[in-house]
Amino acid sequence: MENDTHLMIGKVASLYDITVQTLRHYDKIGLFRPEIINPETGYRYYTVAQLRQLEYILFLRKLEFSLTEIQEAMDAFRQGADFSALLMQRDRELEAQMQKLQKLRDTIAALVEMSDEAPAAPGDICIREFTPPRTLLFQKISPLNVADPDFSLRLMEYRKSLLGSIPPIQTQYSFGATVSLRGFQETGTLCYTGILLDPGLYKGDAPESTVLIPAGFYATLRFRREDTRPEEAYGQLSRFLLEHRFRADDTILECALDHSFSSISRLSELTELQVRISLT
Amino acid sequence: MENDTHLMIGKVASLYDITVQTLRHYDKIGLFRPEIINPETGYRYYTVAQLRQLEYILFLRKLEFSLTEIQEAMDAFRQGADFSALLMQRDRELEAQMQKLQKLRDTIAALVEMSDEAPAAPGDICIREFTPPRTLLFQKISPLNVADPDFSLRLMEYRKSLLGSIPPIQTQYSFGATVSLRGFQETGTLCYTGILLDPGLYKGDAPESTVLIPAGFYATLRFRREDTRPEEAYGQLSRFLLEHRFRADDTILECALDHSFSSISRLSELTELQVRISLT
DNA sequence: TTGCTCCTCACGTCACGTGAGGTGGC
DNA sequence: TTGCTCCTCACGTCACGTGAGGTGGC
Repeated sequence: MENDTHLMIGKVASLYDITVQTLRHYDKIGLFRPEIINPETGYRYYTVAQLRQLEYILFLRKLEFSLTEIQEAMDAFRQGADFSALLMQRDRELEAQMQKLQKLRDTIAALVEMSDEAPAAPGDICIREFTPPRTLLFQKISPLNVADPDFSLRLMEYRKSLLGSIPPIQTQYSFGATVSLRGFQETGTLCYTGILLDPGLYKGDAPESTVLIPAGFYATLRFRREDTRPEEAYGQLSRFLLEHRFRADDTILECALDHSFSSISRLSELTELQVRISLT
Repeated sequence: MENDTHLMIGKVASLYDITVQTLRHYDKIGLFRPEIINPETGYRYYTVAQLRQLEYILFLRKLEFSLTEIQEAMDAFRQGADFSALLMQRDRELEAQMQKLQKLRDTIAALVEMSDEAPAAPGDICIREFTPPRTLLFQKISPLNVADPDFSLRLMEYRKSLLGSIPPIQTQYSFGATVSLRGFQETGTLCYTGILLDPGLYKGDAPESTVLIPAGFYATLRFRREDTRPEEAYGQLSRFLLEHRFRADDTILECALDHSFSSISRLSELTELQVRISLT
């Protein structure tokens, strides 16, 4: 039965590097049917002439159209729809897809860079210059005491509302908070007054609620939460500033630095406190 | 039961913009289980502390890891595996994916450009200059008479073997053939002596079996297969060359120009014959 | 007869989504 | 009581892939 004009299913499959299952599937859903089916054996016979249709189908598949979309497109084309218009539409979608991938790559690059920097030893206070000014996402919150019973949950909710303003592709971020230095010195209790996304990781365009962290010299202190209670670290930084009579801003930035996976099972982030001081 | 440390499933879902079904699914497959399940009601209670795990899972999902891969990665990380190494590996894969998308876009651009050019009127012979030389995929074949009963099938098979040497992403191509001018003039029959991919569309790096088509002046003739038999077009071109006493190459290139969708139902390609002539 | 291709069910895959039908706390 | 959330099956989705069991031509 197979001859010049009538090709069996295996022949067609090998001509286009697809499987016979694919062709049977296309037949089943009515997307691409053989010209002839032997009613006794059920054998499918395709003609060379109809293969051109198959080529279009396979090409649209490479462009990741669904079979339903392809079906609709083929019908539309037979009605005279413009092939180029469809291609140009898909081109724009492919471009958007590439931008999404690029954003993911940017995020990865920032994370990898961060984990390269992270292992610096905790415990000592350093004076470091930050320049230029940093832009970061920031939101003021009603003071939140770390000793509050619903502290963690409220922090999660604030974070969620802060993240709501940035594109969902920016999943991995480094979360931080701000604390009032005077407030801590006067009460001895640790109260968050704002939340932020670490400038080291946040690469997006500025949406609302960004704030500019001024350039300048900062006293910084790193500690690990499994070794040191935050209150101790804040106390150490506070005493350092008093002893050396530094004039300091009131705002202490608390940034998470550690994104190694160790922090999954234990809450063991490497955290850095930063407060701007005046050296004059 | 829900309090600071124990969050119900809906709360967790809303914090991360996912559905409760997703969390139930992760529980079911053992990827991420609530800390506590009330044995009477079956209610799931999650702790804030364990949400960090979920964040990693959701981040890896954005990077399009499968749930099985994520499960394996989480296990590996608990054994001390390097998070950055995984990210860098994925980064390379994302880069490759972007290149694939770019190739698709290149193909689309070439197709769209082609369809913009295509509508030129068939029927008249033009003298046009082609410069610079064109590189195209070419394969010599044993002479194939268009009148042969298995002509179409053999052409498909030759094409398949020619396409085997280029990357599969290049699905849409413009297929062509070569014919010997003297052969046609002497026998009056149309015999293909080689097959080729149209230089207008083939943008890939040169694999084996490419050939350089010289720059220069070409006599060209367009015709539509539904209006004109190929033999007539070849005859017209042949007579033109004889009448005007052009010295011509022996090789006539036959290129498909039409990639509009009309050619799906009917075999109605716009075809162009090209033969290099000497104007001196 | 052997080996190859062809056929038709029917079920599996992947990461959930979608009802159906029922329960628990404010 | 109403409205909301929670629960467990069970089945659907998408584009095929994978046997199971059987047939047809060289």
